[in-house]
Amino acid sequence: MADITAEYLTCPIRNVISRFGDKWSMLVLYSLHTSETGILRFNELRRHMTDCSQKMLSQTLKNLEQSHLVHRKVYPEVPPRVEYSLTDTGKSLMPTVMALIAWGKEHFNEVVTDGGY
Amino acid sequence: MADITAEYLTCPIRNVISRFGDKWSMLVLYSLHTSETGILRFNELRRHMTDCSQKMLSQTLKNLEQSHLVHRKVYPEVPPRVEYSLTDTGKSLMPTVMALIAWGKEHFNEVVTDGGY
DNA sequence: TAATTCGGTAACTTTTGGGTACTTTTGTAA
DNA sequence: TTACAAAAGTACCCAAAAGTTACCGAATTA
Repeated sequence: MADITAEYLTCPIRNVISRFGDKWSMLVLYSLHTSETGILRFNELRRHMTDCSQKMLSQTLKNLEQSHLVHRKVYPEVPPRVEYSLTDTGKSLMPTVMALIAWGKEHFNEVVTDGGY
Repeated sequence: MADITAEYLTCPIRNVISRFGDKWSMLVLYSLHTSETGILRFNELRRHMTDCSQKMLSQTLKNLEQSHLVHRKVYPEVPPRVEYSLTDTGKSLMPTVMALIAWGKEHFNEVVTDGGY
């Protein structure tokens, strides 16, 4: 996730990939996008993605925050409360992400058939 | 890339991600899509993606072939000749991929600023 | 008196990614 | 005749990333 090659600094594809092309980022974006209020707390996200460990979720959120796609709001309470939501940049990405998901649904069979697993 | 969880078998996001959410797949798809004939040989692809090693390119192409996004045509010659092109499924994905790239170009600055690297 | 909640982190193991060198067969150049 | 180049990869090894498990600290809940 840390590429310093000249290619990476100027290529939009490489840039996009390095920001949310990992295993969990899109699921976070999707969860926030489709939630009622657009806001989810850490453990709410966990319940949306039960196969993602705490560590990976926290790492993913940190990346998304650094990429300015997700906003992190901390309430200094006990027990702690942290609310995650999409930034405007994050929101601007969602139509494309939803298109990608729609493609995935439509072409699920063509792509799954005998390939992996 | 080999996920057997129930989530992965039914979730289109996870499915999409596992097919071409890696570092090089989208660059291959893009290269094929934007090439004049829609056909590229192995070493032509290499020259399009100079920061991708032979091994990773060959691995990426194998994945894309198994996912039925890329077609591989071998000519039994010496030296060997192998031509890669998009399948119909692969072609159907390109509008979305190009939209993603367009987003990347437009929001490059917002996303790069101080985040990664 | 536990147990649970919440949002993580530290330490550790496993899996994946990535680089370098090498292969094979033929044609070409020295 | 020897040597090299081309093509499309593979084998081997190490580094990096992903993933697992245990744990934290204060406050409510049972």
